Amino acid sequence: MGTARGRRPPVMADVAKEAGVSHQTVSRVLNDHPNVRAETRTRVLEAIDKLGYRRNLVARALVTKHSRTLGVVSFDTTLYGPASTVYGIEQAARAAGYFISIVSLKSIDKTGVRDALDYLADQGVDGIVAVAPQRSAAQALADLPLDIPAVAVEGGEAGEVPVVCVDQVEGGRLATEHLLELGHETVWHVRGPGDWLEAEGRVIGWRSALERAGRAVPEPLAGDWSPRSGYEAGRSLAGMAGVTAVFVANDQMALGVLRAFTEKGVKVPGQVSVVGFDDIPESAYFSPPLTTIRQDFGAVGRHSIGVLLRQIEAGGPQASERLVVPPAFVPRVSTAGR
Amino acid sequence: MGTARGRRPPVMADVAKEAGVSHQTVSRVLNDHPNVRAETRTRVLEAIDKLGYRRNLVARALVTKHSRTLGVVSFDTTLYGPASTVYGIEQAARAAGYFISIVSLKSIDKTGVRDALDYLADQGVDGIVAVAPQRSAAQALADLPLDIPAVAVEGGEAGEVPVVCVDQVEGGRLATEHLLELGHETVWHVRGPGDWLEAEGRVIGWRSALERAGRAVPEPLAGDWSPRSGYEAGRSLAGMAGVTAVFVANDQMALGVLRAFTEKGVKVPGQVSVVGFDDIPESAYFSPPLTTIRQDFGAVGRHSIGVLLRQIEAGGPQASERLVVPPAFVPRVSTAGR
DNA sequence: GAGCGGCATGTTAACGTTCACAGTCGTGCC
DNA sequence: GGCACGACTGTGAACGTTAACATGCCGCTC
Repeated sequence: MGTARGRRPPVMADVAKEAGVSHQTVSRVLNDHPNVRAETRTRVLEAIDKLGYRRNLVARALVTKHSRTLGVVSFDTTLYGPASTVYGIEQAARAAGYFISIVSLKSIDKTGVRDALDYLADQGVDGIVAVAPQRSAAQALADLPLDIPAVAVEGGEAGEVPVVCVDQVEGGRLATEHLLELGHETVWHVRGPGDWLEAEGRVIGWRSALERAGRAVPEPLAGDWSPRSGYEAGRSLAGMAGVTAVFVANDQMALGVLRAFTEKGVKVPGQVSVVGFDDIPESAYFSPPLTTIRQDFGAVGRHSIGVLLRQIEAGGPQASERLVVPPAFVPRVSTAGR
Repeated sequence: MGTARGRRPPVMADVAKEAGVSHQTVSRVLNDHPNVRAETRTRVLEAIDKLGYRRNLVARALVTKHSRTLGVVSFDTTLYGPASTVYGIEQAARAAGYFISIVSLKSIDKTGVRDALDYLADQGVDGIVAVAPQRSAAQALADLPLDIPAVAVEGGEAGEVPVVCVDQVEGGRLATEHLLELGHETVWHVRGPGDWLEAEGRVIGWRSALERAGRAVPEPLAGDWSPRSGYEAGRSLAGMAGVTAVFVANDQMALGVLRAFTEKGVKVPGQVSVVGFDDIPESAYFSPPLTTIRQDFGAVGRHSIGVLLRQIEAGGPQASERLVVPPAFVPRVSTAGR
C-alpha cells in the first residue's frame, strides 16, 4: 500500500505511526521487553514487516555503548593455523550473535599491535581476541593498558589477559615419546622461529621427553614454518650420521624435510622416522603420509569467545584464566620402529 | 599527557572546553576543515592530546551514514584460496582506511547468503565484498536487490554487481598448452566440484586448448578440491592406459594424485606429467615439485576494494564492470616431454 | 471506597557527532 | 566612510535509538 514515501529507509517512528503506538513501544517489542500486550506486539510486528523496517544498529550502539562487535587481531591469516583459528573464532562469535572485525598484521612490532588495538577500540568493539602466537606480540598485549575485555589466543604466560591455547608442550612430548617408544635412540628436532611461543612450547615438550628418558638432546635445527626452511633442515639432517627420528615443528616444514630426504635417497620411515605438527589437510597425502599432532582450532575459537563473552557480561576484566586445549596424536606411516 | 583513567572517556565538548573553543571547532580540526586559524588548531590538538581524546566513530557514523566499514562474505576461509583472497581484501581495505567485518558461511544456499548480507547491512557497512566462487552463491548474489554497493570476487557472469576474478579459462589453457607443447597426445583433467565457477572455467580452458589442437577430449574426473578426492582420481588414472599428462584443478588434489601415482609405482614426470593450480606454498616441495598455475590473490583483493570504493564514492552502483586478473605459469619438475 | 502495586503505554531526555546557518571580525575598494 | 566579502567561529538542530521517568488503568486488599 502507500508505504514508502521518499526513498529514506523507515525508522522506528514510522513503524510507530503505522502501528498506532509510540516509538518506545516499538523499541520494547524489538527488545523483547515483557510488558507489552500480545495484541500490541503483533500489530507492531505487522507494521515492521509491512514497512520492511530494520533497526539501525549504529544508533543503538551509540546509546547502549555496545556494538555487539568483537575485534580480532591476527598475523598472516594465510597460514593454516591462524586461518583456522580465526575461522573458529568467527563461527563461535556469530553463533553468539556477535560481529567480527578483523585486522591482520604484517609486522609484529609493538607499534603494530598498539595501532591495531587502537583501531579496533576506535570502532567501538565490545571485546578483542588477539591471536598472539609470537612472544613479542604477547608481550605487547600484556603491556598495553586495556580498558576493553580481551583474550589472547596462543598467548604466553597469563598476564593481565586470559589465555586460550593448545598445549604445545604436551604435543611436543606426545610426538617425541611416540618416536622413543618405537625404539629410536634419540629424536632430532626442527623447530619453529625463535619468537613464536608455539615453537618454544614444542621444543620444551620434546626436550623434557628426551630428558625424562635419559637420552641425548641434540641441538635443534632452526626453521621458520616454511616448507623451504624444512627442506634446508632436511638436507642438513640427511648428511648427519645417527639420525633415525625427527620431530618437525609443523607439517609444512615436515613436507620440506620429506622432500630433502627423498632427494638424498633417505627412506622414510625405513631409515628415518618423521613426525609433524598441525595435521593440515594435505599431510595425509604426503609421501609418505605424515604422522602428526592435531590441534583443535575449532575448540580454541569457541573457548576464546566463551571466555571473552563471560568477561563482557561481567562488565570488565575478570580474574585472568588460562584455558588449555589438548592436542591429539595422529599416527600415519611416516614413523616406524628401529 | 595524563589521561584521566577510571573516568568517563572525554568527548568533544570536553576538548572544546579545555581549548576554550566550541565543539564545532574541534570537529573542524578533526576533519581537516580549511577555515581554522593555525593557532586555534594547535590549541585544539594540544587539548586532544592532553585529555587523550578519541573520536567516537559510532556517533560519527550515525550522523554521516558512513561507517567506514566494509563487509566481506566468504566461504570456508580455511582453504588457501579464500583465505588468501580475504587477506588481500583486508590489507587493501585497511590501506584505504576501512574496517573489515567478516562473515564466513558454511552452507552455500540462498538463505545463507541472504542472511549474511542482511547481517552486514544491519551493521551499517558501506559496501560488501562477496567472495562467491560457487555458481549458487553468485546466483544468490545476483538475485538479491542490493541497496548497498557490492563487488563479487570470483563471481560469475557480470550481472548487477561488478566482478573481479582471476582468468580461470586462461589458466586452464596455459596448463593444457604447456603439456601439449611437451608432446603429449592429450591431457586428462581432474576437475573441481561442479558448482564452482573456478572449476568450470578451468575445464573450459582445458577443453578449448585440446580442441584447438584437434586432440581427443577425455571425460574429466570429478574432485572436490580435497587431497582425498585427488587421491581417488589418481588411483583411477593410474589404472587407465594411455594416460601421460594430467591437469589437476588445484594443488591439493594434485598432491593426492601424486600420492596415488607413487603408491601405484607410476613415475612423475617419467611416465605421467602433472600440472596443478593455485601455487600453494607447499607445492614447490611436493614429490616431485609441482608445475602449477599461480593466482595473484593480492591483486584480486586490491582490485575488488578499488572497484568497491569507486562505487561508494560515486554514491551508488556504477555501470557493472568485470576485472580480470591474469594467472601465471609456474614451471617445476612434475612435467616432462614424452 | 481509598490506597496500593503492577502492567501497559507514552513523554522527554540523553548518547556524541556533523550539518546548516548565523554571527563577528578585519580588510580592501570605491 | 560605507559596504561587500572572506576568514573564522559559534549556536542550534538533527541522526535513530534506548533509558528514565511519568501516566493511566485495573484489580486487589483492608
